[in-house]
Amino acid sequence: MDKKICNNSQDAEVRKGPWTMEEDIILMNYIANHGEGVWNSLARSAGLKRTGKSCRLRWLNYLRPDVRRGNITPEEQLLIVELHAKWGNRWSKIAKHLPGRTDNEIKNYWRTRIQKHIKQADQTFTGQNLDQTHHDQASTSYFSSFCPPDHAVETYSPPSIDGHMETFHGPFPTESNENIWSMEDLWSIQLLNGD
DNA sequence: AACCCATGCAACCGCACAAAC
DNA sequence: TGTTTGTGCGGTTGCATGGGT
Repeated sequence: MDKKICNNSQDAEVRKGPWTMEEDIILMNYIANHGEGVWNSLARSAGLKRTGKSCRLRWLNYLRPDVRRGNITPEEQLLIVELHAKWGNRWSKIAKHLPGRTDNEIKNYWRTRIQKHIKQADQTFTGQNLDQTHHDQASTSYFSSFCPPDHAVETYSPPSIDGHMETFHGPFPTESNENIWSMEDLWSIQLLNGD
């Protein structure tokens, strides 16, 4: 995906792809000094060759100091399942109820972990494929049947579906908090540079 | 050791909506 | 009132990585 630099003259200076440490620091410094918002002009003023949308996304999903990354707790997982059953794919709405979690993280978590197992469970229980609507409905019944809201989290023992239920095996998946450099490092640098 | 495959996640894209002009 | 611009959201893509063979 090396589309960092576009070729046409108008977008020649627009960077795409993964953010570098330098870009992160520039963005953090700028927001620390000027605040967030008005992302297009922010990107220009900060000297970042990124779109406003890209800056906003990077800030909200990664650089914000209050963002929590990795290690979705069992409590959070149950909440996600409950709220998804209630609201569907309203990720930003769901994220508002999980402090420090972003809609993108929750969406990824749902799609890569939970939805996969729902699909497997559906096929195991029904022996046929279901469309997305049915998956969403199935998610409610599937989880509610094994995981009633008042069920104590520490006793939660979901079913093992053909040996692939690692998502629900305690302890829950431990994800790395690393991402090339730690946020603590970034903020330390930012604080040192900030003026 | 090398290759292949599945998985997780960061980031982009397209669309919708609201505010400003 | 129509157009432009900025923002937010959900869906999708593609790379990096780890595990299996």
